Amino acid sequence: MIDKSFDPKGVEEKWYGLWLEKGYFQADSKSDKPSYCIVIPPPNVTGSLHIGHALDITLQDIMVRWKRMSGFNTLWLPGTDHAGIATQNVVEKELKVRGMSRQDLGREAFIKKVWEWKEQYGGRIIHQLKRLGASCDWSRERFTLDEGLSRAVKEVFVRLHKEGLIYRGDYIINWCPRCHTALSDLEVEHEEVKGRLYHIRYNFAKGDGHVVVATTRPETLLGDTAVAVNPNDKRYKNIVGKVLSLPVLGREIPVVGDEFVDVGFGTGAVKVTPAHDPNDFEIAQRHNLPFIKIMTGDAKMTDEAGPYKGQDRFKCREHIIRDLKTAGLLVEVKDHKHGIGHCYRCKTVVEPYLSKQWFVKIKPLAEDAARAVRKGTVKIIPQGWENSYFDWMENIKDWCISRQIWWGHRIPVWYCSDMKNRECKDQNGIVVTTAAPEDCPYCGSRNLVQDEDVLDTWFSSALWPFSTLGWPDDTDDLRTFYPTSVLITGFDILFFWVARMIMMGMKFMDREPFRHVYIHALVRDATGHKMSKSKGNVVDPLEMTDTYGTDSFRFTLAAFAAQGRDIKFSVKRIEGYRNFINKIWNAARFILVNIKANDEIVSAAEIKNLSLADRWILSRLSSVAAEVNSSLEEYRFNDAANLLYQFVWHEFCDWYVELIKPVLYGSDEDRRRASLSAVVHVFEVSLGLLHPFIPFVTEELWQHLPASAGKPATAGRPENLCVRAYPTAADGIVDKNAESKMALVKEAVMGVRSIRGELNLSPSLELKALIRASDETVDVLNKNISYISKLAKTSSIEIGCDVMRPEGAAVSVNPSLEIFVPLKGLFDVESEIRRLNREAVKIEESLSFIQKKLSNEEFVNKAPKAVVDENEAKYEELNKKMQSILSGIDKLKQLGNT
RNA sequence: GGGCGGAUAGCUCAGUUGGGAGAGCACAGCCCUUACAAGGCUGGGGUCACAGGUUCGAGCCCUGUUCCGCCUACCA
Repeated sequence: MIDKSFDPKGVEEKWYGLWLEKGYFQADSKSDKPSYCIVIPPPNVTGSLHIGHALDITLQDIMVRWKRMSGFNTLWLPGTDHAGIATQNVVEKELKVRGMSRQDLGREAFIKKVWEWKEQYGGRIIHQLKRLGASCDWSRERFTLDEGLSRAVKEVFVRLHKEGLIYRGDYIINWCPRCHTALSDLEVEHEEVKGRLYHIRYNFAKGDGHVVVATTRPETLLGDTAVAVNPNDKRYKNIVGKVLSLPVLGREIPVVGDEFVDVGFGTGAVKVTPAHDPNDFEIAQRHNLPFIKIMTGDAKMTDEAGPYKGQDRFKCREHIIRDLKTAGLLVEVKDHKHGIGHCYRCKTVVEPYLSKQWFVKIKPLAEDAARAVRKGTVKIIPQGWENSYFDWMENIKDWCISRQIWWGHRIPVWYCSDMKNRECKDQNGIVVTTAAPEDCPYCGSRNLVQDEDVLDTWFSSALWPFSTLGWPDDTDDLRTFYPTSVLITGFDILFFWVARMIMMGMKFMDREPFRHVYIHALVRDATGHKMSKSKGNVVDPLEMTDTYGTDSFRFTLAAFAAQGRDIKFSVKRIEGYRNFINKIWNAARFILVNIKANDEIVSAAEIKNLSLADRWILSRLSSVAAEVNSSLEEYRFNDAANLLYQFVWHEFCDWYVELIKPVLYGSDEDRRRASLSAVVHVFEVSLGLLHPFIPFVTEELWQHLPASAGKPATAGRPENLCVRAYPTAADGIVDKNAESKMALVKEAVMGVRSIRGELNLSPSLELKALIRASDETVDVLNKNISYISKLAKTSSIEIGCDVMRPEGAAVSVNPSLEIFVPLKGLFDVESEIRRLNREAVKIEESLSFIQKKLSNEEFVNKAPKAVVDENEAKYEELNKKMQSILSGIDKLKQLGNT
C-alpha cells in the first residue's frame, strides 16, 4: 500500500532517470509520424534557474509531453547560450579577485579560462532544468559556440556580406565604458531620470554678442565643432555663418543652419558634438564638420579635452560646470526629466561613441520577417504582441553586430596588411571567408590579421532554430523538424531574439522558423513587483520544488498562466496546489484499498451493470478530456489546469467517490466490480490527462494501478504513463441522460445538506426527509434513493408528487424539487424563519427584475424567442418557489405562536 | 512623444460570439464520517474604476475621463 501522503523526494529522481534510460524523450529523425518540435530558448550558461525559466520550461514541457502522448514524433531541443558579455564579465570578475585582468592573460589563455569555467559551471542550469522534469532530447543538446553552430554563424556572416547586407563603417554606436564594447540599440536600457539642462553662453569670436545653448551633457562641449540653429528661426536667422568661441577652450566654431533643430526646445540653439551624439553626427555630415573625440573607451577625457585630460566623464562634468560658472558663461540650470541609456549587462551609463563597427543592413530582412507575421505564416499568441512586432520592424535601424570582447564567435574577416595590388586596395584588404585564409586572395600576401572583434551573441541565437538542427548541412533533422511547431518565450526577448530568428529563418531557410510564437507572462512577486536580486524578492524555483515538490510548483505555474496577464507568485498559492496533489494521492489510496486480490479490472467499454454514478462520471470524463485537449490546442494552460482541478477534486473525489462507497463496501458483487472498474478507469484516464502538468506523481500512482488499467484495445499497456496515448473524449462515454439525472440527485442531496448546515445540525444526526417533485423527477429520485440517503445522511426519505409539508419542518426549495425536513424540537423556529426570509428577499429581487423585463413590450418583441421563453419559465419557477417559501414561513409562525 | 495592457468578492484572478457574474485563497458555523484535518459539509461577501453612447438588454461593443503597469522613441 502507498504511504499516507505523497513524498516527492526520491520519486522525482526515480522516474526522471527511468524515462531517460528508456529513451522516451529521444526524437526520431526519420519517422512517419507527424513531427512536433520546440527549440528551447537557450538560457545563458552563466545563469541559474529563476522563476521565469521555470514557467517557460513548464509550459514547453506541458506542450511537448501532451504532443508526445498524442502520437507525435516529438523533439524538444535543449541547449545553452554562450552569452558573450555576461560570461566574460563573470570570468573577468574571478580574475580580478586574484588581481588580474584578461589583458594580463592574453586572448588565447583567457578564452581557455572561460571554457574551463563553462565546463565546470555551465551545466548547472541544465541540471536544474532536469529537476523540473523537462522532457528534452538531451542527445541533441547544443551550445551556441559548438563547432556546428559556429559554422552556421560564419556561413551566415559571409553570405550576408556577399549580398551587401553586412557592412563596416564609422558611426555613432552605444558604448559601454565598463564592458568596453559596442552595444546594439536593443542592449541599451533607457531609464527616466531627473537630470539638469544647462544653459551655456557661447560668445562670438569677434565683437559682442553671444548664443546660449542648452545641454544635458556639458562636458561634451569640449568636442563641439559647431552650434546649430534652425534656419527658419527668426531669432537666429542672421547669425548663421558667424563664428563662436568655444567656452573654456576658446576653439573657434561656426554657427550652422539645420532644420533638425527644434525651435521650441531649450534655447533653440544646439551645440554640435559630432563624435559623441548620433544627431550631431548627422548634422556634421550634412555640414562637413570635423569630428573630435574627447573621450577614450574608458570614458576618460582625451588630449582634445585640454585641461580636463584624463578626467572621468562625470568628474569632468563637475569641473566644467564650475569653470563655466567662474567664467560667467553658465546662464541657467533647469531641472529636466530625460531618458538615460544604461548597459543591459552592467547598468553603466552608456556613451554615444564614434567608432568603426560591423553592421547588418536590416531593412530587407525586417520586411520579409514582418510579412511572415502579416500573412499569418507565423502566428503570434496572444495576438496583441503583433502590433509591437510590426512597430519595431517598421522603425528598425541597422544592427551593430561587432563586440569588442573576446568570448564569442570571432568575426570571420581578415585584413591584408600589405595590399600589394590594385584589387586588394579596392577591397581595402578586407577578406571575408568561412575558413581562415593562409594568404591574401587578392595579392597573395601572408600578412593577414583577423578582425579582433566577436559577434553579438544574439547573432548566433538568431540562427538557433536551424543551426541546432544541422544547418548549413542538409540533415534529416532539418527536413523532419523545420519549421518548428512553436516557440514559447517571454516578451522581453521578442525583439532581441524572436524577431531576429524570423528574419534569419526567412532569409536562409526560406521558411518561417516556427509556426506559432506563444508569448507568456512575466512572473512577479506577490505584490506585483518585478523580481530582482537587488530587491531581494526573488522566489527560488529550486527551493519551491524542494519544499512542495516539482509537481505542485509546475501545476501552480500552469494554473496561473492566463494569456496576457502577468503572474503574481506567492508561496500561499503553491500550497493550495500542493494540497491538490495530495488529494490525488489519497484518491489513489482509496482506490487501491478497495481492490481485492481477485478483482479483475476491465476497460470502460467492457463494464457491465454501470450504475447512474458510473455513467455520470464517465460522461463528465469525456467532456473534460475534450476540453483539456482543446484548451491546450489554444495554449490556454490555465483553463486546462483549472478544468482538471475542478473535475478531479470536486466531481471525482467529492461526488463520485462518495457515491460509490456504499457500492464498494456492499455485498452486490456485480455492482461492486462494475464501479470498481469504473473508478479505476476514470482515475487512470485522469492521471493521463494530468501527466503533462504533474508528470511525477501521476507516473508514480499510475504504476500502482492494476496492470489492466489503461490498456488500449489493440496493444498491450505501455510501460509508462508518459508514453500512454493522451486521453480524448473517447476515453469516456457521453451520456447526457445520466448527467441530467445526476443533477437531480445532487439537488436533493444539497437541499438536505443546506438545511443541516444552516441550522447547525450535527452531521452525525440522521434526518428524515420528504421530497416533493414532478412525476418524472420522483421516478428518478426513487430509483436512486440510496445515493440520497447516504450522502444526505437521512434515516428515511419519502418522495412523491403530492407529499405534504409536515408541521414544524424546515423547507428547502430548489429548481426541480422541494424538500421538507421535520425537525420538531430539534431546531430553533426563529432561525428557520430568518433563513426563509432571507431566501424570500432574494427571490423577490429576482422576480421583480424578470417581471420588469417581461412587461417591457420591446423586450418581448425584439429579443429572441428562446430568451423570452427562458425568462418566462424562470419566472414561473421562481414564483412557485416564492409561494412555497411564504407558506413555509406562515406555518412556522403558527407553530411559534402555539 | 507614440503604442499596448490592466481596473470584477477582503486577496489573486477566470469570464471565447452582449441574455441579471464564477473559481482558488481568506473569512464564519458545524464536523477527527474507516482515501485525505494538506480534509468534509454549509454559509456570508460584488452599483464588474468613472461618465456618456449603441441596444429590448452591456462586465462584454463604441467614445471620453481617472488611476496603475509595461514596451518603445535621437527632442539637445
